[in-house]
Amino acid sequence: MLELSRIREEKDAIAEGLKTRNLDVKNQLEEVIALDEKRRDTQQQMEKDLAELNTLAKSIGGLFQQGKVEEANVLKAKTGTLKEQSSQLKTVLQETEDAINKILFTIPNVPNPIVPKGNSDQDNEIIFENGQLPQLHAKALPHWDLIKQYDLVDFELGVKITGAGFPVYKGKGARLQRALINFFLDEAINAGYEEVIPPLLVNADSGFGTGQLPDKDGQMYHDAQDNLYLIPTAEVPITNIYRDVILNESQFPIKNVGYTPCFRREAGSWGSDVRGLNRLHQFDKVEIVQVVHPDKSYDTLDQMVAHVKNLLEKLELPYRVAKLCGGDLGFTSALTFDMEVFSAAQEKWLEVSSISNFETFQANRLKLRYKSEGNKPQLAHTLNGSALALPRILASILENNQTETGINVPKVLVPYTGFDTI
RNA sequence: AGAGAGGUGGCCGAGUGGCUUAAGGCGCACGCUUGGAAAGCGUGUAUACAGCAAUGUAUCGAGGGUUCGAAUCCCUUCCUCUCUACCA
Repeated sequence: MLELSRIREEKDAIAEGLKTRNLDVKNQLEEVIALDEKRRDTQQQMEKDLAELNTLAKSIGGLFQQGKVEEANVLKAKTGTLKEQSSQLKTVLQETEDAINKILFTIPNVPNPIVPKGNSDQDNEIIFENGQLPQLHAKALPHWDLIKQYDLVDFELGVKITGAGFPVYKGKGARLQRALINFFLDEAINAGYEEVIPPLLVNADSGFGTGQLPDKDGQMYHDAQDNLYLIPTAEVPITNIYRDVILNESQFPIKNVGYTPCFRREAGSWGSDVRGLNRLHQFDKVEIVQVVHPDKSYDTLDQMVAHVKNLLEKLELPYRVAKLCGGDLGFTSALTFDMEVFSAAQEKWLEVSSISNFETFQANRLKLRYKSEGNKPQLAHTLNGSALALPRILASILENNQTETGINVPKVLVPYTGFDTI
């Protein structure tokens, strides 16, 4: 959520910036500013009444203690209208604040100036591409055939137990999956991230804090009985560790890594590109999260991109880095880099990581601030990225490393799997 | 899940309707003192919103209510602890 003070000060710049998302928010911003003026007027009037009431109450207290009941009753009579007036103003104030928030909830983050204009992922800017695309042998198969042939993942079994999109990993498939999780965690820990194992269900406050609510309500599994949401990403519980927190500047940078399963309803997004492991309702992901000083957040973003690049290099996967255009940028993000691996048999680039700087957009909702010597608390910057999402990595490893006799396990994973071929 | 006890500042802890502007202590910061330190003494020590400022308003888990006045009384709700039940 954008800060009200920022809207007051840089209305035109914000409106200009959001054009990159193909949005025209000029009218909404004007409305917010008008409502904000009303809010301040109302607050001033209300507080004047309350101050007067407080003074009267003290006088009445004093008079009662001196036994001057008559005089006290005279003052008492004066409180009635003030009370009524102030409570009416309180209602108006509340309604005005609600109206402001209702608009603010619909306005996404302002893109960084380097974000390209564009409508869809077609317009994302490829800023880096490594290595050669692998040449597969003539009988090479897509991963959904490979996992059947080698009995690595069973979708039908998942359908029986749960439903579509909930696969069962088996044997070497399960071990490769676990190897990847441990590899990713170890790499992050070596890079200075502290590991956390967060809850997989979160309350509505947490959903609001990171911005999944209210706009992505339908994308999360919801337990109505206890009003809890299954996490769509570890970003939600990990970032919410810092909700309502005032950090000391010396605590920066905060670096957390967590492995969790992720749950997504993916309502309305089922189509031809969702075969096999490409899109699931439940999948595993290792997530890195940082909370940093505002001056450092773009350096941090670069570091996080470098970290994920390094993972892909070590796994010997062909990949590229895309800078998301305004039309593809997530609601809460100011700048996002997507990492895509090439899945050779599908001949497709698959998104395996999305690394974003949210600047103060999440911190404002989270009330996540830091304090520096002699200054008032300021909003911190939050960032996160997948490092990495598992199923598509698995898919591309299987496809890219297949030979006519089997599938080679990337060298860095062998100590984790205990086998080098499938 | 049932019964009981609780939730007060960074922490501990007093406070059952009005000199509470939340006592007292600990911690922390600064100053005095000292050869240096400790002790001692003094001063300070939350957040948000409004205001140029002085200052005002709100916040004692959260939300309502009673009252001229609520940390204190009432209702709702969340959480913690103890015991019982259940359970990995």
